[in-house]
Amino acid sequence: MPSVDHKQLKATKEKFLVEIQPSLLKETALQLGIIMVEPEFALLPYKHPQIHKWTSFIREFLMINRDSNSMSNQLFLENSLSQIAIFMLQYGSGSHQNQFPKIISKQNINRVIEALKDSYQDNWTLDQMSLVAGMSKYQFAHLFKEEIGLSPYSWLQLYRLLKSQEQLIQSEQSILTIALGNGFSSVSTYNQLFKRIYNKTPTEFRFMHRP
DNA sequence: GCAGTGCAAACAGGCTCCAG
DNA sequence: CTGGAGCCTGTTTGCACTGC
Repeated sequence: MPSVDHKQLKATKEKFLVEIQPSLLKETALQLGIIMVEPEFALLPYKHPQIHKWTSFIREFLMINRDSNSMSNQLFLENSLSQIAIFMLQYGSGSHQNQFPKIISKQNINRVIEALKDSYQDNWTLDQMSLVAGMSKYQFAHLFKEEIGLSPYSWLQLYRLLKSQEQLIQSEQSILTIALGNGFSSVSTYNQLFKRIYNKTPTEFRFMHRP
């Protein structure tokens, strides 16, 4: 059951909700040797094809077997949750990584993503991105959102944030230096985005994730 | 009928300034 | 360093249009 009551979290005929206990995620992360502290995921909606496929499979399995004995379904679900935890740690963007998870997408979208990764510190606009993709900015914005589940600008901001995390944890540079060095035009913008995505300030994040 | 394209309104979020 | 307020710009997205 969802821990918060929200319209978008309600299960319907078209969608269902999977809630993973943080302890399971932490345990999985430890077993994978990813990190020593509890992983924090970016608080924004995006989709990854592998996670999507797997959750669809679980849903299908449960639909087909809804009349069979509940123990087999329960066992299936318990095992599936561990696998989803692995997927989340591997493909979900958050405090445990500094790269946006790899997504196999259409060639022109991949081209833009690679260009953004190469120069994420630059001041990109939608027009420039669409130029790289070789299509109109409206067409590009629609396609990008459809493929990645995030709008182009949101993707870029999230990528900048992921890159900045490493410096927060491993260096003594000031928040201002890190913000400007990662393509944010002001420390205020950086702080606001950080708070929105992780629900904490960069300083708090730095403190919590220091080894 | 459908896919591709572009417009325009709504909205998110970036910027500046300032105070604590 | 952080966060709030107010303003403004650029992004997002629903929808209409066009051509096949």
